[in-house]
Amino acid sequence: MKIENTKAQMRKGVLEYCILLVLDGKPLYASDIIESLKAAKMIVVEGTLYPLLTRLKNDGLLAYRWEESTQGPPRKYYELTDTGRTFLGELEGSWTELVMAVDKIKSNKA
Amino acid sequence: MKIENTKAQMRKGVLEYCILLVLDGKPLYASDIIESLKAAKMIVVEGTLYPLLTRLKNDGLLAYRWEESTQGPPRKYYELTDTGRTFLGELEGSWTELVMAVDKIKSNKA
DNA sequence: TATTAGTACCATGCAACACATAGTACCATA
DNA sequence: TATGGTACTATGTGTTGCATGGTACTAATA
Repeated sequence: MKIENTKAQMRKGVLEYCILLVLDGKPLYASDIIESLKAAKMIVVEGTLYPLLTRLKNDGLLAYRWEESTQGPPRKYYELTDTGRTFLGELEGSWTELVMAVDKIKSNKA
Repeated sequence: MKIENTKAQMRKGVLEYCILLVLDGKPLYASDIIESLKAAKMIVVEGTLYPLLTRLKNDGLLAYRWEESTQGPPRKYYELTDTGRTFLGELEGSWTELVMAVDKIKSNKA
C-alpha cells in the first residue's frame, strides 16, 4: 500500500548512508550488515543489499576481501575506503540538514 | 557532484511529507509553500513543486480552490483533505522510525 | 488597443535508487 | 553423487525529485 511505497522512497539515499555507518568500524560481510541494520529496525534483505554493496564498491567507497568460512562458502568482508570515509562525513552533513529542515517545518506550523 | 545527487535521493519521499506538514495549518499557494520550505532550508523550485502538488491532489491528499489576486494571475490555494491529514500522520510515523533507525546505527558503532 | 513584464501554473522526459525475482556457486553432510 | 544451507550475482521494474520548455492571466505602459 501507499505508505509502504513512501517508506521505500524515504530509504532512497539513506540506506547507503546506513551501510557506510555500519561499516565505519570493523569489516563485515553481508549477513552481519543485515543483522546490524535489523537491530536498528532498518529491515533490508539480500536482494537489496548485494546490488547496493556492489554499487558502493564500484563507486570506490568500499573495498572487500574474500575470507574462507568453516561453515559454508567464502565470504566477502567489506570495509570503508578513505574515499568512503570522507563521503560518509558528507552524508552525515546531508542527513543532519534534512532532519533539521523537517524539524524546523514541524515547529513552524500552528 | 555525487553529494548533490545523494541529497536529491534523500529528499525522495521526504519532500511530500514536508509539503503536507507545511499545509497542515492554513491553505497556501505555491509561492507561500516555497517560502515556508525555504525558511526551513528545504530549497525547492517551481518545476519540482507544481508536479508534486498535482500528484498529491490526484492522490486525494490535497484539495485546492482558485482565488483572485490583486497583483497578477489567479492563484491555487491548497489545503489538506481528511485523507491527507490521516496520511500525514502515517508519514510522521515513517519518518520518525527512519530517524530513530539512523540514530540507533550511529550510537551502536564503536 | 496592443505590447510587455511580472507572476502563476503546466507537461514531460530523464536519472537514480530500493526492491523483487530468478539464478549460480561453494561447502558440509549423507 | 545428491542435497541442504549459505553466500553471492544479474537484471528489470516502479517511483519520485528534478530540469527544461512551455502556456496563461493580470497590470502597467505606450
